[in-house]
Amino acid sequence: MDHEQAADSLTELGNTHRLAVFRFLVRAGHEGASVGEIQKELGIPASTLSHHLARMTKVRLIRQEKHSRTTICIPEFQNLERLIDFLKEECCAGDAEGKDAA
Amino acid sequence: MDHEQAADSLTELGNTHRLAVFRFLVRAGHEGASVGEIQKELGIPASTLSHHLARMTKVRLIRQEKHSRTTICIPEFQNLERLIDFLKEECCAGDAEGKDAA
DNA sequence: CCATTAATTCGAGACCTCTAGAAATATGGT
DNA sequence: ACCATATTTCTAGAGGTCTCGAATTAATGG
Repeated sequence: MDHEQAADSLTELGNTHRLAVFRFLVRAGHEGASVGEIQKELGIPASTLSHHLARMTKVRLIRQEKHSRTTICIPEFQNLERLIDFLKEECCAGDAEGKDAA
Repeated sequence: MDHEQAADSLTELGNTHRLAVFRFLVRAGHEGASVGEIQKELGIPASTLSHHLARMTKVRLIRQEKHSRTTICIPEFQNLERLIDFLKEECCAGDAEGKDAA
């Protein structure tokens, strides 16, 4: 994961609603959850929710699969792991020297 | 780290300039770097940089120590680790069941 | 067909962010 | 006191985000 991609993903997770949606989807696991289920759980108006889901899909934090009328949202676990690795590898480089200083 | 704090930190890291600043500071380690050094390295206008640094300080991604004329910026490694732990613990909960499905 | 359900797109208002030059502040040196 | 250095605060414009009701699209069932 490069700098730009990481920044984009971080931006999307940096919104309370989207973070809540993402956490709910992660709890839902690889089966994901439908837009309606997310809405029922989190109480976000449909159009607002759709907007947030579209943004998260664009940066591949989630993917959306359409099954007839319902849209299933599934977290892209690999990309979350890549993001975490980016934060660990790129951002914790200088921490080794002083880990005992806490 | 709670939901709100995590979202706030993620928002701040989700800006290219701020992410670049943060990565530079992490590379600088526990000694940190002065505002001037960051500016020289990244070529961001002083007022813009000051704005970004203030935001990062507010959410405690970094802290600022003033030594006479120069302001030293130091990453808050612990809070970065808390953020990474949040992402791992709160967001990867559902991933265990399907790690072999990739 | 028509109604219902599921979700997206449109449109508009309110608010926030980003940017950066100019002015201000603070400190140290001479 | 004066000047250079280091950084922040002020200000304003441009553009982006968030929100959500209304309208729209799409699919299913009767």
